[in-house]
Amino acid sequence: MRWKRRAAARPDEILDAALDVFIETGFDAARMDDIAARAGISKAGVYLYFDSKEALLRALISREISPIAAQLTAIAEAGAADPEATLRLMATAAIERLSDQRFFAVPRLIIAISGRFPDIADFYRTEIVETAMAALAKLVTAGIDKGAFRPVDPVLTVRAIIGPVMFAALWRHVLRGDLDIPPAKVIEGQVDLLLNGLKP
Amino acid sequence: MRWKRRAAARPDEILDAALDVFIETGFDAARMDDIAARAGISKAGVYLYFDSKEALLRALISREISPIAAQLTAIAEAGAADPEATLRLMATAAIERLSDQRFFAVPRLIIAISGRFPDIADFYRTEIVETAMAALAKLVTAGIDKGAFRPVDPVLTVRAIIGPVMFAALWRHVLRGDLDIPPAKVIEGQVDLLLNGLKP
Amino acid sequence: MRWKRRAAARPDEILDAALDVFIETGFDAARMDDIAARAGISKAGVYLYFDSKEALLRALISREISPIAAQLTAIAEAGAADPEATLRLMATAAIERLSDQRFFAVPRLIIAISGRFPDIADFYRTEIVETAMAALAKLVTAGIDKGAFRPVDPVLTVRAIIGPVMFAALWRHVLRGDLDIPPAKVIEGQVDLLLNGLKP
Amino acid sequence: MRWKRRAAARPDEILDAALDVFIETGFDAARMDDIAARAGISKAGVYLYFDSKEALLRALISREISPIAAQLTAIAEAGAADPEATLRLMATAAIERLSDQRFFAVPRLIIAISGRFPDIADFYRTEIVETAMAALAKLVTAGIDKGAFRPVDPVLTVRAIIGPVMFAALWRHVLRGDLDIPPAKVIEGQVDLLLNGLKP
DNA sequence: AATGAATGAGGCTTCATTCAT
DNA sequence: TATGAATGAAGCCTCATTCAT
Repeated sequence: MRWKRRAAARPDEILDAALDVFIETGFDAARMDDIAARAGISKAGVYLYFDSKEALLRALISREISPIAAQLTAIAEAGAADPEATLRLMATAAIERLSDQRFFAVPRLIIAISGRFPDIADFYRTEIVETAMAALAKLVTAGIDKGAFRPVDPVLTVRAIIGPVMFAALWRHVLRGDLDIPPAKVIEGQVDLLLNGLKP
Repeated sequence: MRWKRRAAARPDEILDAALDVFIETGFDAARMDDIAARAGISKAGVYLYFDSKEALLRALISREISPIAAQLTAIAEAGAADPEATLRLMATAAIERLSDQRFFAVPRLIIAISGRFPDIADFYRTEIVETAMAALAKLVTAGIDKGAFRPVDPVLTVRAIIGPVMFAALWRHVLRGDLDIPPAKVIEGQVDLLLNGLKP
Repeated sequence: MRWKRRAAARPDEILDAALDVFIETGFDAARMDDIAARAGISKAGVYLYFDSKEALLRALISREISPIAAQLTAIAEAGAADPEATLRLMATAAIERLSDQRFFAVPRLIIAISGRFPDIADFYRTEIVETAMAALAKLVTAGIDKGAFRPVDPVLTVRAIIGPVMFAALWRHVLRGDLDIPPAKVIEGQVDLLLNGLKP
Repeated sequence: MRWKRRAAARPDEILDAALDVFIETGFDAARMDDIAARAGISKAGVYLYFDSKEALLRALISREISPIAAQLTAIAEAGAADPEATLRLMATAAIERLSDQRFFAVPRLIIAISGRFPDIADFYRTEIVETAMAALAKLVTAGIDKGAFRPVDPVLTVRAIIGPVMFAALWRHVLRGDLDIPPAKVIEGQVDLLLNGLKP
């Protein structure tokens, strides 16, 4: 019966392996051979669980994405009472998470393949990005209503939050820039700017 | 002797073609056949000017990059007298430019292939990103010295500027999001937030 | 103990399934998966009864063939007294039978694979075709002896009988030709021609 | 310039090779490797001229077929004056031709693959078989009109002619039967039976 | 007897690159 | 300079067959 359990775990093991290989080489240059080897099974074995390399990509993105949207909305709603603190909390969480290569892999894949698989990009936008943005926008609106924030445009404000977070991840994982600034300091500085602005 | 002129223009025509094809399919999925066809020459013809597909990629990135760094530094220096106006000007220019797919192609390529060609990513970071950031940081520092800005961390401030600009490009070209917000308004809102912050 | 009986029937069920699949796709393109599925068992189950796909082919041909030779000889011998009627009877039976796709499948398989399995072709020729031809030839000879037929070459006469029968099957199953001529009429016309010839 | 001529001949060389390999192994078991090797080029070279193995099959059948239909009709029309002699002539030609394995290959391929490529079978029926049958039927009708033949059913008569010819080819190439009867005698006997019938 | 899981071997097809002209 | 022709080296995927339970 041991293999029963193994078999049940296989798809996830394969997706883990695929994630690793995709991170290293990107989708196109990834070889099914390597994914199989990394998963510890034969190449044909992969096809027992996934129809094609593209199917693997789609399944992977789905899996990585699915828990996120709900979490984001939950946090945003839970924190409506104290928008400022919640904003700081979410930015912290996002930067921490995205500093993990495996977490940043999906957005990066999306960027790389959106030209050829526009529907995947659409899926990601709908399921994750728009959800996240809506949650944040609600938070900003709550802050405005409470008088904690100026009456700014919530959508643009959300971009002002997400943008630097995204940049931090790109800087680290894509541009391999020095990491001399500790994350905590990055967040502190970024939030301070967001709240107080540049002007004296 | 018209062909002389044509011949001299060939490398650029080829790079133009390569850029188009890379935009559509990404580097790995791009076929030399397609690039040659788009350039209006034979596939073998491409190899008269470029040694390999990778060489094409490197040459393309070099070409697209070369004028930018100088421009950025020049603008930043020229505008040191009025940091706020210059910041607004640069953000406007960046968003406008990046709304052109052909301009955004290079950063996008970098993101996609940095895993396999780390030296290209390093090159891009050194030549463009760090240069741009340095120019902007100088501007911020000038503003602080002048008393126009609070004594913030210049590096983080630069990230707060670049991040939203980058996000705008990703949103448009990768995520194919709606473009209901006109660029001018995006810039205005973003700069306002940056200068005045969220707080009332 | 119903399963005991089922188990005993398994090989036949598998061969039935194989026959169906071979009819649809031919031997080479047939997949063991499909055969197993059609037989209602697992793929591995097929291998409990047959060593290989080729073994399946051989067993199938054997099974389909075995009763035929004896029948043919029996009919031919029983009808020696009235050669003309017996000829008509046999032609009728042959055309009827071959109008069933499952019956024609074996000759068709033989045609398709004789190049790669010459021994199967030889087996089929020896066991079926030559037997049938011998039986028919005997009938013709009997007719000649009786004065019912002209002193023709029996072997060629047999070909003149089998040929059109074979063609009728090819026309229907391979060429998918219109079936506007009812079988009875085909037989009647064919036998009339055979007996009376073209000349007035 | 030598290669110019070579290149022009390539498709035909490849089709020749494919015909050989198809004869030996059938369509499914044929390997593109073998076809390429037989044609004296690389496997990739085959794909310069044909899109796929299936395309090769279709092109081959087209090529082999195209001259035949016209020839048949021409002969039939030219011989309308003397139907009996023309019938004998055509039977002779057909049996001779089909005794060549390369000529019989196409009908044999059709038989083997008609299940999976019904449109090819339809094409063959329309272009070749129905054309041939129409030509022969016209001849028979002419004979009847002239009083040379009895008023038989022309279509069935055509089957009585084609059937034995087909059988002769099957006997030789598929069943690998002895060839003790010389073709000339086969034809003579077959035609005699057709004209004069079995009855005394 | 029966099967879900696994795989080795191999086939088709693609494509960056080279060569002969 | 320019290219049509050609190919070696892969990569994806399939499938007959075996194994562990």
